[in-house]
Amino acid sequence: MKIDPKKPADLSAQIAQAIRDAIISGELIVDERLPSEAELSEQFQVSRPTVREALKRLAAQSLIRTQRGASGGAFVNRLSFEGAYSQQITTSTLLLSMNAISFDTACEARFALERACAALSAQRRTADQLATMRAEVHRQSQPGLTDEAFCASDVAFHRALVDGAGNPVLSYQLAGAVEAMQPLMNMITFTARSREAIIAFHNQIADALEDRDSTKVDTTLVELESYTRQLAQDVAQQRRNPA
Amino acid sequence: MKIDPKKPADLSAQIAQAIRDAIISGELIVDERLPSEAELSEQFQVSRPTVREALKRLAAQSLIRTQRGASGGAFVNRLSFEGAYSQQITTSTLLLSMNAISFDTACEARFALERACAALSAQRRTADQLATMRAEVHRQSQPGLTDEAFCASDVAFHRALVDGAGNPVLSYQLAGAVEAMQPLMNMITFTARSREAIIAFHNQIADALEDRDSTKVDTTLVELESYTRQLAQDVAQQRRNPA
DNA sequence: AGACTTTTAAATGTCAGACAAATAAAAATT
DNA sequence: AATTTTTATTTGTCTGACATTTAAAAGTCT
Repeated sequence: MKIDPKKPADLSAQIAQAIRDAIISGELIVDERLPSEAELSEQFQVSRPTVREALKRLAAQSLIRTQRGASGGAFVNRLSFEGAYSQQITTSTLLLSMNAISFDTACEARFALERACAALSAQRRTADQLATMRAEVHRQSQPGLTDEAFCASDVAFHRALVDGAGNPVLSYQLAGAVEAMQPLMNMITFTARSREAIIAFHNQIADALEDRDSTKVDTTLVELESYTRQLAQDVAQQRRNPA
Repeated sequence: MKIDPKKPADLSAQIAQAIRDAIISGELIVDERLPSEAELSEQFQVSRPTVREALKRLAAQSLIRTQRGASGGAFVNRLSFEGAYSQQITTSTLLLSMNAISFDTACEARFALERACAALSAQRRTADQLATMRAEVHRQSQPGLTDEAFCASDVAFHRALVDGAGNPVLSYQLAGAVEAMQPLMNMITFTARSREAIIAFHNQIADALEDRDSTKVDTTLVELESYTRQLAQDVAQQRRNPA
């Protein structure tokens, strides 16, 4: 773990990279305690604030966590799927909000990924996951639900569908796509009729999953996708021409 | 943009979140210059090192970039797909290396995503993308290629396939899955016969894409997946019992 | 002796002030 | 008018200090 003393700028970035490399290479293992800030500053021959900036960079990537007090310090994080989820979601949200990805593009990607999961989910979904989906559909049909709550339940439904594939990598990948779309989805005002239609699709999907009928799940998802895109288009049209 | 002065700990994290929210909400737009560190420290009523730690957190997520000198400062970054790629790859690599994801799980996820793209790619692939794929196949068939170079070409081939879908969100999602697997793939020693088999699959895929035959692409990808998993299993077996 | 309380030391979190280095704009010079 | 020099601004880094948290060690009481 060395840094180049010739480049006086970006010392904290160099130190962060050195520690990052040590973690990736396995030199520092999970839950291992890093040297204290004072020791690190001596080791790298820099001041403590510089070391701290480097550690903050790593903490932002949730590569390390810090703990105060005696026997505290910086510890190598086990990068959990949960931790990776939130990063993935933040990045995806930013990409969608800053790079002006069209709703259609995001929607297409989301359903393409979801259909990929659905085939596996039809084979492997547990009774528990199916029950979760049924429960979410039931919640969606309750009157007096706000649009936000409806959207949140929608996300939970699709998440259960994806989790049914039993592949954490897929779940992780899709979490970004699905949740990043939620702010955009929240802009849609769900009429009673559109809610009814979506619930019908959800019921069809749940039924097909219960029968382990992957073809039926796939076709229903295709229909749901085109319906969702139609809803978004209507919203866009109303914006342009609010009659 | 406010922070809660009641919680004295994690001030830098709070400030980072406040600025992050301002960026996500659009309050700070791309390429806009943030107030100087001195101004921020006054605005948030904290010291400059604390502000700096917050800014380093954001820089680690490439949400901002900093520039020294007069009229320098911190600027809101346009989060490009390129920037997001590398983050996605780093995270995926860490997940695979630290969380002991099995090769099978990663492989399944990768091909599930890739098949999702392939359907779109069959419709939309450009002549250019097809040519790239053909060129990579040609490279793969050249003798004297190292295993690493063969793997790299394999990645390039599949990347062209995914890019053919014309959906940057999908390309971004898959970049992580495909590239994070490369270290694992590099552990496989490709015999002349296995290379031949893989090249045959690639040729079939390219042919099917040329004919815009999505069904054929799909079935070939399924075959390639099972072949890849078989190769990995053989490697694992040889490890256990190096006869 | 054992359980509880107090002290202490170590570590991070924060602050203040200072200087170095880079950089662009303004001023001076040719 | 073009070039060079100066200057002001801003980030990068350093030094030293104090506050806060926390676990372990020391002490105290039953």
